[in-house]
Amino acid sequence: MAVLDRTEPDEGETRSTRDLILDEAVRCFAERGYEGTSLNDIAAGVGIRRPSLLHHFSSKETLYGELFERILSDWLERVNIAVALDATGWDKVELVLRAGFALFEDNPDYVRLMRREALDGGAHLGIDLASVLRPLFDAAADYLRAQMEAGVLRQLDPRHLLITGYGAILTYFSDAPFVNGLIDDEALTPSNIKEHADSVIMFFRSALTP
Amino acid sequence: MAVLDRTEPDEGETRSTRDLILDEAVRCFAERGYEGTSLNDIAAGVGIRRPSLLHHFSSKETLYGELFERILSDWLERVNIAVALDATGWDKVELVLRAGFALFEDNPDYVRLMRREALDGGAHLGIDLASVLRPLFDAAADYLRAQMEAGVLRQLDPRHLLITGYGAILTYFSDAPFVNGLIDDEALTPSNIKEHADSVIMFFRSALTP
DNA sequence: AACCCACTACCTACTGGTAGGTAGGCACCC
DNA sequence: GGGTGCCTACCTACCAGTAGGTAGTGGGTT
Repeated sequence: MAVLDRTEPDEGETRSTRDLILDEAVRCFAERGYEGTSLNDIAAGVGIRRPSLLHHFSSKETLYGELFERILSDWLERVNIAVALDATGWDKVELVLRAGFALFEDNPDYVRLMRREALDGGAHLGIDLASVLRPLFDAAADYLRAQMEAGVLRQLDPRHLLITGYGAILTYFSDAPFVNGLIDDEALTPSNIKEHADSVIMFFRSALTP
Repeated sequence: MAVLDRTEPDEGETRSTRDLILDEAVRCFAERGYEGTSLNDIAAGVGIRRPSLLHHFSSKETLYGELFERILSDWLERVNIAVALDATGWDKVELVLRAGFALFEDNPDYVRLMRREALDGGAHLGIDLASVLRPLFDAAADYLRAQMEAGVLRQLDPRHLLITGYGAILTYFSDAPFVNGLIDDEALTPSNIKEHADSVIMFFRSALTP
């Protein structure tokens, strides 16, 4: 909400056209990618014409950038909350994993968007995605390393482990259409998500607890 | 080579223009996606004009479809070789994992292409990607389940486990540009790939062996 | 001759973006 | 109260550029 207190006062009335545009843009970009989405698509989804959309965002790139900033701060905020929770050893790992699953479950579009950006190497983005996530990544690696050295977790390379975990969790959401075909069921129903989350967490626990 | 013996005799002389187009198309589609790649880009990469390209492939969609078929048969062929190898229990799992890493290392473009297709849910493809991979997926799940019931591997849901593995391995290659930024190094050098493969395999072994 | 292959020239559809205009709301001031 | 002026939010019409695709030409080989 108060994330984009940057340009306008942004009085918290009902959902503004600007926000509606951002919402629709997230859907479209997640569904068809940056190149696959035209400003006409987004405008039509909101119920306005393209020039009206460009009245709110000066260019396609601007819109995309702002949308991405909004997503990233949501993201970081929620992860930081999970990280700050008071727990140690495996419990903390599980908490963060579950927070990740909850975050992705609430915003599956975010995941696909993120994945597309990772695939493209941030071509459409001014900012470098990895550099934003880097502090989080390093902190997590440090935590794991410390716990491993203390004998609480099994000794594995923490950095590679994190990348593996990142891939394992994200993929289920980003490739949901594909997973649907593999399991002959809707991947993103709450019960299936829970089942997969439990499975992944069990898997990580088996691997990580000595 | 003899994979696309479908339309033309495809005499096995030097690399034909047709093959050069397919090669370049793989690079482009992997790099910038279907929508992000123009036929002009591909033609320019080969050193011809767009209409000349369209002389070999009647449409962009045809080109993409044929390219994908070629990749898929390569893929399936190599996986089947690995699957047919004589091994049991964890050894077989490790063999298949290593075969997967080798396959992806040889063709990083394939991975990104596959990932994009999974993201888009096969929108640009006539065929359904999941249905092609489904038999493989089911066979692998059956194998794992049998080994688990025999007590050779630890009891985990084989289907979720496979999806996790699929995500864990693919991601390192598909999101390589992003991974570069996280580890401050080139993700796809042979030594880094080997390091990651060893890490993933160690991780899986920790989780799967009782 | 016939065929193959690549070319130039062209088409239509659509892209992101701009120009210019209009309807309505709100503050100010005589 | 009723103008006046300025604002936001939207519109239609248009721009140049580029997309995928087609038609027709012409040089090499065989």
